Amino acid sequence: MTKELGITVKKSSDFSDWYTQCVLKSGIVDYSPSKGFIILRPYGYAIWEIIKDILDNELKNTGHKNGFLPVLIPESLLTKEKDHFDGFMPEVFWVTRSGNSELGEKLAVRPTSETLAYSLFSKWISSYRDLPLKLNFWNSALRAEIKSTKPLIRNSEFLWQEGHTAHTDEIEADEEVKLILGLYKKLIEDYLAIPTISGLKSDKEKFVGAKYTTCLESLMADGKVLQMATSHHLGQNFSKPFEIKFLDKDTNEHFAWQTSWGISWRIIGALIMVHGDDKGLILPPKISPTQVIIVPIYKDESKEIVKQKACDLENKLRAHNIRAFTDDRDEFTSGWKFNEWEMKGVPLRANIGLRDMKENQVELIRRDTKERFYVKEGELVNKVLIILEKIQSNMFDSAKNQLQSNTRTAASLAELLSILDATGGFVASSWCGKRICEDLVKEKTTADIRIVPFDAKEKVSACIACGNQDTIQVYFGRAY
RNA sequence: GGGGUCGUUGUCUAGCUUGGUAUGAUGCCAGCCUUGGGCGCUGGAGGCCGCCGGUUCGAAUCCGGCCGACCCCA
Repeated sequence: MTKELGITVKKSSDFSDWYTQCVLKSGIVDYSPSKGFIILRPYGYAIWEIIKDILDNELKNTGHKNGFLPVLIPESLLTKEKDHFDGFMPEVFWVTRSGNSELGEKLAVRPTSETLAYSLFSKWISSYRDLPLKLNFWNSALRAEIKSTKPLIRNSEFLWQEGHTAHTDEIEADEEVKLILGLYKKLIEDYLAIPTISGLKSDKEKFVGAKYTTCLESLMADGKVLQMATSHHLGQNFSKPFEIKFLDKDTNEHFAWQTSWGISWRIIGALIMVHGDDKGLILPPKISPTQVIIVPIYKDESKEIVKQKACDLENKLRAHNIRAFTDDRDEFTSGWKFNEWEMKGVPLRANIGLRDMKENQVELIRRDTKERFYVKEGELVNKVLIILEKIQSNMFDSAKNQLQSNTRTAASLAELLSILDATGGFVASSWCGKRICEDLVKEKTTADIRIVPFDAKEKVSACIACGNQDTIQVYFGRAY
């Protein structure tokens, strides 16, 4: 009955359709009239705001300041760093007219703001006293996706933050890159409950224009891997063309050392893909807009008294900073509400009816394990706090198990291919460091080097492509 | 980059082959009934049939282009 309201396919049998139904039916996103663009609806935006607040605090606590940059970048600026421009060129949107008149210079809709930000950095920085300069921008970026779009994962416009810093020396920039990656890891693991692998991108996969790129990679439930966050060391690659120079204590002029880093709303997509089940989303308590949904169950004659009790419970929970809400809508039955809140992924539900009130108790139902139990009203707050903690750690643990049991090792191309075809996931292998070998693997298996883990072992075995013995350990995977 | 499927009311859908004023469900509104797993009954409102053009006396239906969504292969 009215099945279309809920998720109609199983996560395990039709992952792609399952994901689309989840994001649409839970009220996170909707499609927009133009191809590749999506709308973030209030429920999705609420999740984004929570993520944003957490990270924003961390960034401010580590000395970063927020600003805002325009969305249009003159062509002459965007083309100033050649590798950077060549890398982004195919997906840049251009503004060429205003009204009926042609613009004198084409304007790019920002695919990322390095060039614009750094043209300003050169104005703002003149002395070592101006450094480090650590800025962050909460905005959106546009990169044309013509084929195969996926809500939140691959779209022509996405919400993100981009950080840009300038430092006096290379080592300080190294530390900044590392600091930021650590903040991202904390956000994703401790709050989103998604385990990550941290490491470096290969030269082929690194940010265009960067000296090196560090990243976090995670495993989705269908065996594909997803890049969650990146933090780049830009060296002096941008400071030279943009002339970001400062006078140091030694009275000599030096080019600044720079970093840039970002995390986008795709992590909300990851959240759904990693944790959801056949009924819909499961949100970790720390980022769920609603942590406890209270459903009063009543008949006409008990309506007032039960609703009042539900309201009391809500206030008690809220007094302890628990995001609790009462669903007291008369137009839906309690059963209907159970299904809806489960689809939306609220981690804990509290049922309260006359039956419970007589026993002075509340029924609690965990979204992650489906367990139900009764708690005495006086213990409600404490129990809820404990259970929310348990849900948070249980979700991380089961995702971690998933990651570990889907991380395998391959010694040959044939083995790599058969693992990828059978199960997907991360496949550890040895690589000699040459681009042709990386390309060969891609050609034969469609997998890339997702990450060179920080704890990579050296010379594990022969290069999977050429057989050379001088190798490092890398993780291959098929990516979104 | 190559190939394919699809678009009908808020949502899901029948009708299309063989052209003649669009079917059902759900949701919505009103009233009754109650709510512990997507309650039930009665009545009502709701349609640029994705958009533009062509063929025709007449197009949701046939033809072309475009827009959008999805899937498969490199």
